[in-house]
Amino acid sequence: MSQIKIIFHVDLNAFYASCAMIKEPFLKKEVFVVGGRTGSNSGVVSTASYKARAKGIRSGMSIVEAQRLYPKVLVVPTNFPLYQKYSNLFFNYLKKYSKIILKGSIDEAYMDVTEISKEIHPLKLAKQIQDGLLKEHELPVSIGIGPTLFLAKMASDMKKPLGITVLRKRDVEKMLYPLPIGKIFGIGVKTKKVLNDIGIFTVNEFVDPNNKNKILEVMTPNSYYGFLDNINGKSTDIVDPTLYDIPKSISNEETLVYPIQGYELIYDHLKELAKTTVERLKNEDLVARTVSIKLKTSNFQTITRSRSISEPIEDFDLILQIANDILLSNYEGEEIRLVGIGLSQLILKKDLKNEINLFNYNEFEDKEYNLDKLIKKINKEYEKEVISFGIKED
DNA sequence: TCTGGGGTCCTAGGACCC
DNA sequence: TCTGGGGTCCTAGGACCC
Repeated sequence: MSQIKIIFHVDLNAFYASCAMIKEPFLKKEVFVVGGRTGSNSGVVSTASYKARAKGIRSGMSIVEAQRLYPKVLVVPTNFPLYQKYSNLFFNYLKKYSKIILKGSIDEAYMDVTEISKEIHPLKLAKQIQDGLLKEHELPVSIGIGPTLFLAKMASDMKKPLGITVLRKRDVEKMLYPLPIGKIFGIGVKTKKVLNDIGIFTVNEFVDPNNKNKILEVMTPNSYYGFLDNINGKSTDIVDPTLYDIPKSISNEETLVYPIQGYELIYDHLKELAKTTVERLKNEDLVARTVSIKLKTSNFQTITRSRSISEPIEDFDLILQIANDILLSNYEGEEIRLVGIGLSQLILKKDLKNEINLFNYNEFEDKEYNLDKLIKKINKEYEKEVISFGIKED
Protein backbone atom coordinates (compact mmCIF):
# COMPACT_ATOMS: atom_id res chain seq x y z
CA MET A 1 0.00 0.00 0.00
CA SER A 2 1.57 3.19 -1.13
CA GLN A 3 1.70 6.21 1.07
CA ILE A 4 -0.83 8.96 0.58
CA LYS A 5 0.76 11.95 -1.07
CA ILE A 6 0.29 15.55 -0.05
CA ILE A 7 0.04 17.82 -3.06
CA PHE A 8 -0.20 21.62 -3.05
CA HIS A 9 -1.70 23.53 -5.92
CA VAL A 10 -0.46 27.10 -5.61
CA ASP A 11 -2.41 29.56 -7.73
CA LEU A 12 -1.43 33.20 -8.17
CA ASN A 13 -4.56 35.31 -7.67
CA ALA A 14 -5.43 37.65 -10.56
CA PHE A 15 -1.82 37.32 -11.60
CA TYR A 16 -1.63 39.83 -14.46
CA ALA A 17 -3.48 42.37 -12.32
CA SER A 18 -1.08 41.76 -9.40
CA CYS A 19 1.89 42.36 -11.69
CA ALA A 20 0.32 45.55 -13.03
CA MET A 21 -0.13 46.87 -9.46
CA ILE A 22 3.47 46.07 -8.53
CA LYS A 23 4.68 48.03 -11.52
CA GLU A 24 2.16 50.87 -11.20
CA PRO A 25 1.12 51.12 -7.53
CA PHE A 26 -1.49 53.79 -8.26
CA LEU A 27 -3.55 51.02 -9.86
CA LYS A 28 -4.22 49.57 -6.40
CA LYS A 29 -6.90 52.24 -5.96
CA GLU A 30 -8.37 51.88 -9.44
CA VAL A 31 -10.97 49.67 -11.07
CA PHE A 32 -8.95 48.18 -13.91
CA VAL A 33 -8.59 45.20 -16.21
CA VAL A 34 -5.61 43.80 -18.07
CA GLY A 35 -6.22 43.03 -21.74
CA GLY A 36 -7.69 44.71 -24.78
CA ARG A 37 -5.94 45.32 -28.05
CA THR A 38 -3.57 48.11 -28.86
CA GLY A 39 -4.72 50.34 -31.67
CA SER A 40 -8.36 49.56 -31.17
CA ASN A 41 -11.02 49.72 -28.54
CA SER A 42 -11.79 46.03 -28.84
CA GLY A 43 -10.41 42.77 -27.52
CA VAL A 44 -11.18 40.90 -24.34
CA VAL A 45 -10.39 41.07 -20.65
CA SER A 46 -7.45 38.80 -19.81
CA THR A 47 -7.61 39.43 -16.09
CA ALA A 48 -10.04 41.56 -14.10
CA SER A 49 -8.67 43.16 -10.94
CA TYR A 50 -10.68 42.32 -7.81
CA LYS A 51 -12.14 45.83 -7.78
CA ALA A 52 -13.32 45.22 -11.36
CA ARG A 53 -14.74 41.83 -10.40
CA ALA A 54 -16.81 43.62 -7.78
CA LYS A 55 -18.46 45.48 -10.69
CA GLY A 56 -19.31 42.17 -12.37
CA ILE A 57 -16.41 42.24 -14.83
CA ARG A 58 -14.92 38.83 -15.64
CA SER A 59 -12.04 37.55 -17.72
CA GLY A 60 -13.00 36.58 -21.25
CA MET A 61 -15.52 39.40 -21.40
CA SER A 62 -15.14 41.90 -24.25
CA ILE A 63 -13.74 45.31 -23.31
CA VAL A 64 -16.91 46.90 -24.64
CA GLU A 65 -18.97 44.85 -22.22
CA ALA A 66 -16.65 45.68 -19.31
CA GLN A 67 -17.03 49.37 -20.12
CA ARG A 68 -20.78 48.99 -20.16
CA LEU A 69 -20.67 47.54 -16.67
CA TYR A 70 -18.32 50.25 -15.43
CA PRO A 71 -17.61 53.09 -17.88
CA LYS A 72 -14.60 54.42 -15.93
CA VAL A 73 -12.76 51.09 -16.00
CA LEU A 74 -9.07 51.43 -16.87
CA VAL A 75 -7.71 49.09 -19.53
CA VAL A 76 -4.06 48.16 -18.95
CA PRO A 77 -2.30 46.49 -21.88
CA THR A 78 -0.75 43.05 -21.33
CA ASN A 79 2.98 42.89 -20.64
CA PHE A 80 4.26 39.34 -21.01
CA PRO A 81 7.91 39.99 -20.14
CA LEU A 82 6.73 41.43 -16.81
CA TYR A 83 4.60 38.34 -16.08
CA GLN A 84 7.49 36.08 -17.00
CA LYS A 85 9.71 37.92 -14.52
CA TYR A 86 7.30 37.51 -11.60
CA SER A 87 6.47 33.97 -12.64
CA ASN A 88 10.16 33.10 -12.32
CA LEU A 89 10.31 34.74 -8.87
CA PHE A 90 7.26 32.70 -7.88
CA PHE A 91 8.69 29.35 -8.98
CA ASN A 92 12.08 30.07 -7.45
CA TYR A 93 10.40 30.93 -4.17
CA LEU A 94 8.51 27.62 -4.14
CA LYS A 95 11.67 25.65 -4.90
CA LYS A 96 12.95 26.61 -1.46
CA TYR A 97 10.33 24.27 -0.01
CA SER A 98 10.23 21.41 -2.50
CA LYS A 99 12.13 20.53 -5.64
CA ILE A 100 9.23 18.38 -6.82
CA ILE A 101 7.37 21.09 -8.68
CA LEU A 102 5.30 20.93 -11.84
CA LYS A 103 4.51 24.04 -13.78
CA GLY A 104 0.75 24.12 -14.35
CA SER A 105 0.94 27.37 -16.30
CA ILE A 106 2.62 30.76 -15.99
CA ASP A 107 0.73 31.39 -12.75
CA GLU A 108 0.17 28.03 -11.08
CA ALA A 109 2.32 25.31 -9.64
CA TYR A 110 1.84 21.82 -8.27
CA MET A 111 4.17 20.82 -5.42
CA ASP A 112 4.66 17.43 -3.86
CA VAL A 113 5.22 18.25 -0.16
CA THR A 114 4.84 14.71 1.18
CA GLU A 115 8.41 14.66 2.52
CA ILE A 116 8.60 18.11 4.08
CA SER A 117 5.17 17.53 5.67
CA LYS A 118 6.82 15.06 8.03
CA GLU A 119 8.57 18.01 9.63
CA ILE A 120 6.01 20.79 9.31
CA HIS A 121 2.24 20.52 9.26
CA PRO A 122 0.93 21.11 5.71
CA LEU A 123 -1.45 23.84 6.81
CA LYS A 124 1.34 25.68 8.58
CA LEU A 125 3.55 25.24 5.54
CA ALA A 126 0.82 26.56 3.25
CA LYS A 127 0.35 29.61 5.43
CA GLN A 128 4.10 30.21 5.49
CA ILE A 129 4.32 30.07 1.69
CA GLN A 130 1.29 32.28 1.27
CA ASP A 131 2.57 34.92 3.72
CA GLY A 132 6.06 34.81 2.28
CA LEU A 133 4.96 35.38 -1.31
CA LEU A 134 2.76 38.27 -0.26
CA LYS A 135 5.36 39.96 1.94
CA GLU A 136 8.44 39.36 -0.18
CA HIS A 137 6.95 39.74 -3.65
CA GLU A 138 3.48 41.31 -3.23
CA LEU A 139 2.00 38.23 -4.86
CA PRO A 140 -1.27 36.90 -3.39
CA VAL A 141 -1.87 33.16 -3.82
CA SER A 142 -4.53 30.60 -3.04
CA ILE A 143 -3.36 27.14 -2.06
CA GLY A 144 -5.26 23.89 -2.47
CA ILE A 145 -4.14 20.82 -0.56
CA GLY A 146 -5.10 17.31 -1.61
CA PRO A 147 -3.89 13.74 -2.22
CA THR A 148 -3.86 14.17 -6.03
CA LEU A 149 -3.09 16.95 -8.47
CA PHE A 150 -6.71 17.18 -9.51
CA LEU A 151 -8.11 17.49 -5.99
CA ALA A 152 -5.46 20.05 -5.04
CA LYS A 153 -6.37 22.04 -8.15
CA MET A 154 -10.10 21.90 -7.38
CA ALA A 155 -9.34 22.94 -3.80
CA SER A 156 -7.29 26.01 -4.70
CA ASP A 157 -10.24 27.26 -6.72
CA MET A 158 -12.64 27.14 -3.78
CA LYS A 159 -11.39 30.17 -1.91
CA LYS A 160 -9.89 33.19 -3.65
CA PRO A 161 -8.03 35.39 -3.00
CA LEU A 162 -5.62 34.23 -0.30
CA GLY A 163 -7.43 30.98 0.45
CA ILE A 164 -6.06 27.76 1.87
CA THR A 165 -8.38 24.81 1.28
CA VAL A 166 -7.98 21.14 2.08
CA LEU A 167 -9.79 18.57 -0.04
CA ARG A 168 -9.24 15.00 1.15
CA LYS A 169 -10.77 11.91 -0.44
CA ARG A 170 -13.33 11.74 2.33
CA ASP A 171 -14.38 15.36 1.65
CA VAL A 172 -15.18 14.73 -2.01
CA GLU A 173 -18.81 13.76 -1.52
CA LYS A 174 -19.53 16.78 0.61
CA MET A 175 -17.40 19.35 -1.23
CA LEU A 176 -17.31 18.26 -4.87
CA TYR A 177 -20.53 16.33 -5.56
CA PRO A 178 -22.89 19.29 -5.08
CA LEU A 179 -21.00 21.49 -7.59
CA PRO A 180 -22.33 22.25 -11.08
CA ILE A 181 -20.59 19.93 -13.58
CA GLY A 182 -18.99 22.89 -15.37
CA LYS A 183 -16.84 23.57 -12.29
CA ILE A 184 -14.84 20.40 -12.92
CA PHE A 185 -11.39 21.14 -14.29
CA GLY A 186 -11.44 19.98 -17.91
CA ILE A 187 -15.18 20.43 -18.49
CA GLY A 188 -15.68 23.58 -20.48
CA VAL A 189 -18.68 25.20 -22.15
CA LYS A 190 -19.07 22.61 -24.91
CA THR A 191 -18.95 19.51 -22.71
CA LYS A 192 -21.08 21.22 -20.10
CA LYS A 193 -23.77 21.84 -22.70
CA VAL A 194 -23.63 18.27 -24.00
CA LEU A 195 -24.06 16.97 -20.45
CA ASN A 196 -26.79 19.46 -19.57
CA ASP A 197 -28.66 18.38 -22.69
CA ILE A 198 -28.92 14.83 -21.35
CA GLY A 199 -29.95 16.01 -17.91
CA ILE A 200 -26.61 16.01 -16.10
CA PHE A 201 -26.17 19.24 -14.16
CA THR A 202 -24.18 18.39 -11.04
CA VAL A 203 -21.10 16.34 -10.23
CA ASN A 204 -23.39 14.12 -8.20
CA GLU A 205 -25.44 13.30 -11.30
CA PHE A 206 -22.27 12.74 -13.31
CA VAL A 207 -20.87 10.11 -10.92
CA ASP A 208 -24.23 8.33 -10.46
CA PRO A 209 -23.75 4.82 -11.95
CA ASN A 210 -27.37 4.93 -13.21
CA ASN A 211 -26.30 7.68 -15.64
CA LYS A 212 -23.25 5.84 -16.95
CA ASN A 213 -24.77 4.51 -20.19
CA LYS A 214 -26.42 7.82 -20.96
CA ILE A 215 -23.14 9.69 -20.54
CA LEU A 216 -21.15 7.15 -22.57
CA GLU A 217 -23.38 8.00 -25.52
CA VAL A 218 -22.02 11.54 -25.59
CA MET A 219 -18.51 11.11 -24.18
CA THR A 220 -15.60 8.82 -25.02
CA PRO A 221 -14.89 6.12 -22.41
CA ASN A 222 -11.41 7.56 -21.91
CA SER A 223 -12.79 10.93 -20.98
CA TYR A 224 -15.64 9.57 -18.85
CA TYR A 225 -13.54 7.18 -16.76
CA GLY A 226 -10.77 9.78 -16.56
CA PHE A 227 -13.13 12.32 -15.01
CA LEU A 228 -14.58 9.69 -12.66
CA ASP A 229 -11.11 8.77 -11.41
CA ASN A 230 -10.16 12.42 -10.99
CA ILE A 231 -13.30 13.26 -9.05
CA ASN A 232 -12.95 10.27 -6.75
CA GLY A 233 -9.29 10.92 -5.99
CA LYS A 234 -8.06 7.92 -7.97
CA SER A 235 -5.95 9.71 -10.55
CA THR A 236 -2.35 8.52 -10.64
CA ASP A 237 -0.65 11.62 -12.07
CA ILE A 238 2.51 12.56 -10.26
CA VAL A 239 4.25 15.88 -9.84
CA ASP A 240 6.86 15.29 -12.51
CA PRO A 241 9.27 18.23 -12.59
CA THR A 242 10.72 17.19 -15.96
CA LEU A 243 7.39 17.33 -17.73
CA TYR A 244 7.45 20.99 -18.67
CA ASP A 245 11.17 21.49 -19.08
CA ILE A 246 10.86 21.72 -22.82
CA PRO A 247 7.85 23.49 -24.28
CA LYS A 248 5.78 21.48 -26.74
CA SER A 249 5.30 24.44 -29.04
CA ILE A 250 6.17 28.07 -29.53
CA SER A 251 3.77 30.28 -31.41
CA ASN A 252 2.89 33.83 -32.17
CA GLU A 253 -0.38 35.12 -33.50
CA GLU A 254 -1.94 38.47 -34.14
CA THR A 255 -5.49 39.60 -34.54
CA LEU A 256 -5.27 42.45 -37.02
CA VAL A 257 -6.76 45.86 -36.37
CA TYR A 258 -8.51 45.59 -39.74
CA PRO A 259 -9.07 42.36 -41.65
CA ILE A 260 -6.82 41.97 -44.68
CA GLN A 261 -7.03 40.23 -48.01
CA GLY A 262 -4.36 39.11 -50.44
CA TYR A 263 -1.31 36.91 -50.23
CA GLU A 264 1.31 39.69 -49.97
CA LEU A 265 -0.27 41.36 -46.93
CA ILE A 266 -0.58 38.05 -45.12
CA TYR A 267 3.00 37.18 -45.96
CA ASP A 268 4.21 40.47 -44.44
CA HIS A 269 2.49 39.69 -41.14
CA LEU A 270 3.71 36.12 -41.21
CA LYS A 271 7.27 37.38 -41.61
CA GLU A 272 7.00 39.75 -38.65
CA LEU A 273 5.51 37.03 -36.45
CA ALA A 274 8.17 34.56 -37.58
CA LYS A 275 10.91 36.92 -36.37
CA THR A 276 9.80 36.90 -32.74
CA THR A 277 8.93 33.22 -32.86
CA VAL A 278 12.37 32.22 -34.10
CA GLU A 279 13.95 34.58 -31.59
CA ARG A 280 12.21 32.73 -28.78
CA LEU A 281 13.20 29.39 -30.28
CA LYS A 282 16.86 30.44 -30.23
CA ASN A 283 16.64 31.96 -26.75
CA GLU A 284 15.52 28.62 -25.42
CA ASP A 285 18.20 26.71 -27.34
CA LEU A 286 15.62 24.73 -29.25
CA VAL A 287 15.24 23.49 -32.78
CA ALA A 288 11.92 22.58 -34.42
CA ARG A 289 10.72 19.86 -36.75
CA THR A 290 7.26 21.22 -37.55
CA VAL A 291 6.19 24.60 -38.86
CA SER A 292 2.49 25.60 -38.77
CA ILE A 293 0.54 28.58 -39.92
CA LYS A 294 -2.85 29.68 -38.70
CA LEU A 295 -5.36 31.89 -40.44
CA LYS A 296 -8.72 33.00 -39.14
CA THR A 297 -11.22 34.32 -41.64
CA SER A 298 -13.51 37.28 -41.00
CA ASN A 299 -16.30 34.87 -40.17
CA PHE A 300 -14.17 33.14 -37.56
CA GLN A 301 -13.29 30.04 -39.48
CA THR A 302 -9.89 28.85 -38.32
CA ILE A 303 -7.52 27.13 -40.70
CA THR A 304 -4.31 25.53 -39.48
CA ARG A 305 -1.82 23.91 -41.80
CA SER A 306 1.50 22.39 -40.87
CA ARG A 307 4.49 20.70 -42.36
CA SER A 308 7.04 18.45 -40.70
CA ILE A 309 10.57 17.98 -41.92
CA SER A 310 13.08 15.29 -41.22
CA GLU A 311 15.84 17.49 -39.80
CA PRO A 312 15.13 19.92 -36.95
CA ILE A 313 15.81 23.53 -37.90
CA GLU A 314 16.23 26.96 -36.33
CA ASP A 315 17.14 29.11 -39.30
CA PHE A 316 14.85 32.10 -39.78
CA ASP A 317 14.94 32.18 -43.58
CA LEU A 318 14.24 28.50 -43.82
CA ILE A 319 11.36 28.60 -41.34
CA LEU A 320 9.87 31.56 -43.14
CA GLN A 321 10.27 29.79 -46.46
CA ILE A 322 8.39 26.76 -45.20
CA ALA A 323 5.65 28.96 -43.71
CA ASN A 324 5.40 30.73 -47.03
CA ASP A 325 5.16 27.43 -48.88
CA ILE A 326 2.29 26.39 -46.67
CA LEU A 327 0.58 29.76 -47.20
CA LEU A 328 0.96 29.62 -50.98
CA SER A 329 -0.53 26.17 -51.23
CA ASN A 330 -3.46 26.86 -48.90
CA TYR A 331 -4.58 30.47 -49.14
CA GLU A 332 -7.60 30.96 -51.37
CA GLY A 333 -8.16 34.70 -51.13
CA GLU A 334 -10.38 34.84 -48.06
CA GLU A 335 -10.55 37.95 -45.89
CA ILE A 336 -8.33 37.27 -42.88
CA ARG A 337 -8.61 38.67 -39.33
CA LEU A 338 -5.84 36.66 -37.65
CA VAL A 339 -2.45 35.42 -38.78
CA GLY A 340 -0.30 33.06 -36.73
CA ILE A 341 2.81 30.95 -36.96
CA GLY A 342 3.88 28.09 -34.73
CA LEU A 343 6.82 25.76 -34.23
CA SER A 344 6.45 22.33 -32.69
CA GLN A 345 8.22 18.98 -32.33
CA LEU A 346 10.81 20.91 -30.42
CA ILE A 347 14.15 19.42 -29.44
CA LEU A 348 16.90 20.88 -27.28
CA LYS A 349 19.90 21.68 -29.41
CA LYS A 350 22.14 19.69 -27.09
CA ASP A 351 19.94 16.61 -27.47
CA LEU A 352 20.01 17.10 -31.22
CA LYS A 353 23.77 16.91 -31.02
CA ASN A 354 23.48 13.48 -29.42
CA GLU A 355 21.02 12.37 -32.02
CA ILE A 356 23.27 13.32 -34.89
CA ASN A 357 26.20 11.84 -33.06
CA LEU A 358 24.67 8.41 -33.40
CA PHE A 359 24.71 8.55 -37.15
CA ASN A 360 27.38 11.03 -38.15
CA TYR A 361 29.92 10.71 -35.41
CA ASN A 362 32.75 11.34 -37.85
CA GLU A 363 31.62 14.93 -37.99
CA PHE A 364 32.49 15.27 -34.34
CA GLU A 365 35.89 13.70 -34.20
CA ASP A 366 37.33 17.16 -34.34
CA LYS A 367 36.76 18.46 -30.82
CA GLU A 368 36.54 21.98 -32.18
CA TYR A 369 33.33 21.29 -34.07
CA ASN A 370 30.82 24.07 -34.10
CA LEU A 371 27.23 23.06 -33.64
CA ASP A 372 25.88 26.23 -35.17
CA LYS A 373 27.89 25.55 -38.28
CA LEU A 374 26.65 22.01 -38.44
CA ILE A 375 23.04 23.08 -38.14
CA LYS A 376 23.60 25.69 -40.82
CA LYS A 377 24.93 22.93 -43.02
CA ILE A 378 21.91 20.75 -42.36
CA ASN A 379 19.64 23.68 -43.10
CA LYS A 380 21.46 24.25 -46.38
CA GLU A 381 21.02 20.64 -47.32
CA TYR A 382 17.39 20.84 -46.48
CA GLU A 383 17.03 23.98 -48.55
CA LYS A 384 18.00 21.97 -51.61
CA GLU A 385 15.43 19.41 -50.66
CA VAL A 386 12.73 22.06 -50.37
CA ILE A 387 13.48 23.41 -53.79
CA SER A 388 13.40 20.02 -55.48
CA PHE A 389 10.38 19.10 -53.46
CA GLY A 390 8.68 22.30 -54.58
CA ILE A 391 9.24 21.42 -58.21
CA LYS A 392 8.04 17.89 -57.73
CA GLU A 393 4.94 19.02 -55.96
CA ASP A 394 3.50 20.99 -58.81
C1' DT B 1 -21.64 40.37 -25.55
C1' DC B 2 -18.98 40.56 -31.05
C1' DT B 3 -15.38 37.50 -29.69
C1' DG B 4 -6.93 37.99 -27.28
C1' DG B 5 -2.81 35.33 -27.15
C1' DG B 6 -0.31 31.78 -25.34
C1' DG B 7 -0.30 27.11 -24.60
C1' DT B 8 -1.63 21.56 -23.80
C1' DC B 9 -3.95 17.44 -24.89
C1' DC B 10 -7.11 14.38 -27.50
C1' DT B 11 -9.19 12.28 -31.59
C1' DA B 12 -9.50 10.46 -36.03
C1' DG B 13 -8.10 9.24 -40.58
C1' DG B 14 -4.54 8.01 -43.70
C1' DA B 15 0.19 6.57 -45.02
C1' DC B 16 3.52 3.40 -44.32
C1' DC B 17 6.01 -0.57 -42.45
C1' DC B 18 6.47 -5.31 -40.88
C1' DT C 1 -8.87 -11.34 -56.14
C1' DC C 2 -9.17 -10.36 -51.71
C1' DT C 3 -6.90 -8.63 -48.38
C1' DG C 4 -4.78 -9.21 -41.17
C1' DG C 5 -3.18 -6.78 -37.26
C1' DG C 6 -0.11 -3.87 -34.79
C1' DG C 7 2.58 0.13 -34.47
C1' DT C 8 4.22 4.77 -35.58
C1' DC C 9 4.10 9.11 -37.75
C1' DC C 10 1.77 12.98 -39.90
C1' DT C 11 -2.01 16.21 -40.39
C1' DA C 12 -6.25 18.86 -39.15
C1' DG C 13 -9.37 20.22 -36.03
C1' DG C 14 -11.28 21.03 -31.68
C1' DA C 15 -11.83 21.42 -26.60
C1' DC C 16 -9.96 23.42 -22.82
C1' DC C 17 -7.15 26.31 -19.66
C1' DC C 18 -5.09 30.67 -17.93
